[in-house]
Amino acid sequence: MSNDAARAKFQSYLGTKGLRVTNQRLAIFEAAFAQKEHFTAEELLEHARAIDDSVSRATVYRTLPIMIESALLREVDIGKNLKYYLPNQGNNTQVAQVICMDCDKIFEISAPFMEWYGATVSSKLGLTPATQRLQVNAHCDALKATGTCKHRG
Amino acid sequence: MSNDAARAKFQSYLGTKGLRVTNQRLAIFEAAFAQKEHFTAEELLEHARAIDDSVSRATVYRTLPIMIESALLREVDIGKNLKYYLPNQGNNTQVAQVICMDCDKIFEISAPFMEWYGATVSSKLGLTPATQRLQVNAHCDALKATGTCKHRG
DNA sequence: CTGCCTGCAAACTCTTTGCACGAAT
DNA sequence: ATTCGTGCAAAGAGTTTGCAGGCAG
Repeated sequence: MSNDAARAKFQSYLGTKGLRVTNQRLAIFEAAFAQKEHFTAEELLEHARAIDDSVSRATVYRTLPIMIESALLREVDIGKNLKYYLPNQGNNTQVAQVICMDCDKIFEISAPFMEWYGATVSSKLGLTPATQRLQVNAHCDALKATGTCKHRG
Repeated sequence: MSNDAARAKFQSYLGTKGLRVTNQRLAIFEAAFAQKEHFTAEELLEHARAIDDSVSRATVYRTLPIMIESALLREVDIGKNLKYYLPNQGNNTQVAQVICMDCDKIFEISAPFMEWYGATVSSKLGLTPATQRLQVNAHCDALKATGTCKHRG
């Protein structure tokens, strides 16, 4: 999905929900979709303020759930008391994260079998799966060998 | 592992690390191993205080990492800004969680394939897996049908 | 105009930490 | 006696919220 298409979807979503298209919300959208890596709420605030310096932290936190509900953004919780976000480029919701614990880089890996697994296990418990998360925390081989984590940067 | 064996392991671990066996640490241990379900730090404090009312919140938070390092306790992060803990009855570290979003009950499911998956994916990235998490968030079928979530309690 | 949206700052939740006292070895 | 452990309360991090004023529709 191009950024233009994503922006159109965002505005359309706001309209559908009776929410207003404000400069702050647009700035937050633009800042989010300019990112190529995972980002935090604080980083998003910083980038959004570069576009519109009237954006406040509160509005970032109030806008993030809207963008997640509309499937424009994906929330990635890697168990660090700090949430990461990522523009949802494709429609691949079945994604696992491999996290380099040495440089904190997060790799997104397609893991389609997760859906099957979740459905199988849940049905035995009388449950219907909603969302799934698979996360692998790993150490960098290169760091141990050469002292440099090649994933960094 | 019986509670007696676990207690022995705890005391042994403390000794090995040059840590002291205090009444507070023992009370926290007993409180943890009396639980049959997942519990939070706050719940652990409450139960530990029922055994030894001198136990403080700080000591609970300082003792939890010790019990986790010694593999007596397992930390379960289900992405709620609140960590859950569980006595580690067996040695099965490859466990997935299925969470009923209606009643917040957590089911622990063995998922041995996770280890294979983590190793396969990580090696392609030049990484060595350390820990893995698989989590399925699900809704209760019975709740939708009858208005009662049968997993509760 | 109307009412949703905003920034600000304070509140909130969970967890960690500095300090002086207290207890285990 | 030492040294580690402890409770208390304050600090800390990330996020949420009440309020009075502002702007989209």
